[in-house]
Amino acid sequence: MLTIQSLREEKHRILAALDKRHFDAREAIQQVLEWDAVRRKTQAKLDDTLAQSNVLSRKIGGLIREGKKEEAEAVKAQTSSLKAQSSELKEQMQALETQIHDALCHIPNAPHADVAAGRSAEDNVETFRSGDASTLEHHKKPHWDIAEQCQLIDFELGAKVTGAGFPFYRGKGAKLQRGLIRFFLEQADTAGYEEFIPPHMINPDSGFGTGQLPDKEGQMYHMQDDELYMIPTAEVPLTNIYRDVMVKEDDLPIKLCGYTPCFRREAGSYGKDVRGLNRLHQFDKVEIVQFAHPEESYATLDGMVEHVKGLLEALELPYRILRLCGGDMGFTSAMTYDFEVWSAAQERWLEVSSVSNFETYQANRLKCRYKGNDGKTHLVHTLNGSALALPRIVAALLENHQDNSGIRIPSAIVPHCGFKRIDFS
RNA sequence: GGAGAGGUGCCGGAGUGGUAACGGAGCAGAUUGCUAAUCUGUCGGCGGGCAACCGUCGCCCGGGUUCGAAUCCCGGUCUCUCCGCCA
Repeated sequence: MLTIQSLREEKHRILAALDKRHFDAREAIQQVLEWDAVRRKTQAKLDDTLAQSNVLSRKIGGLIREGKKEEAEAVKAQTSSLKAQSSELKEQMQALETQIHDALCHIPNAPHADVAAGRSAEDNVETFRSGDASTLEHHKKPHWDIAEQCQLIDFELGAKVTGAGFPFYRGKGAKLQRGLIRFFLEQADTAGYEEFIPPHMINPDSGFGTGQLPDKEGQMYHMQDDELYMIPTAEVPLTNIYRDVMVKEDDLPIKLCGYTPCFRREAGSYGKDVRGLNRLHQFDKVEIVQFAHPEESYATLDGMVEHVKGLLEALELPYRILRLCGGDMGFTSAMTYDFEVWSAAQERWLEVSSVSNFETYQANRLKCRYKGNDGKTHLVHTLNGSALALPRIVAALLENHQDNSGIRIPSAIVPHCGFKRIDFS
């Protein structure tokens, strides 16, 4: 969430930035600032009351030690009004803090100055394109047909055992999956990201830390008996490693990566969006995460974009990069680049990666800070990106790299999956 | 799942109702002068102040009792030991 301090100091910049999302926060921010002013006055009163009562308590302690019981009782009588006053002030403080917190949780992050205003995906800005997406070869089969024909992925078996959106990968389909994960992890390793295997379930504090709670509660699978959520992305456990941590300024940037399955309920999706591998309830992804110095975080974001570009080049897929407009960005992001690969058979772009800088929005929730050279503590900037999400990559590989007799595996992947082709049987 | 013990600062570790001993590490400053020693300081949140600084809260978390809670009470959580179950 946004910091109160930033609302106090640069309200107008933030309001203008939020306008790019078509989010009018004027009323909410004004309200928060008013509550904050009351809160500060209330605290001054409360502190003063507690100070008085501390003085009296010490006096009582001293008198009792000296054996002056009657005098001590007399002082005790003086404390009752202070006690009533302080408990009332405490209640007011708590109520104000809750109100402020709830209000802040409902204000999205302020987009960076370079983010375009816009309402939907149509206003996104294409910043890069590679490969030929214009040559449409209509003989090409969609990936779901190939997956079935070559026995790579069994959607029906998954539906039987679990439900729609939980496919089985089998044979070369499973090996391709494993090979891609390996390739992505090794590329991340080479780029200096430390590998983690995180838990696949998280508690509510972690869900709040990265912003899935309370806004996106309905998108996560929830174990009610144990109050745990299945992770929708490795971003959640990886970023929460540094929840409530004071890092050393010299240790920045901190670079983490990890492979996990991701679980998403995807409530409300339907039709061609969910055909084949386009949208699943469980899918595999390698995630990269960085904790960066505020002055470096946009250079860091560029570096992460370059990293993902390298992966897509190695996969020899046509792709483009979009800088999302205000209206299409996630709630917590200040700037997001989406990567999309071209699906030759479906003749449309498929999102395979989203790389974002959250600036201090997550760090404020996480309380992840460092002590600067100025001796003060500052929030770090957090960033993350998919590098990469598997299903749509597999879809694009099957559709783009097919010839008359089968699928050619890009040479970068061959050593990791162990075969060069998948032949049509 | 059952029983017991425990959680104090960066680390070790005292503290059974009077407002966090002591020892060590790192860092900073001062001082001595040289394989270093000594002294002082050292954390976080919130609020006030130009600032030095002041107030308040923080002894796993959340409540409660009390003039006053690390200490007593209730709930939770995590760790350890034993038993049970188990890949």
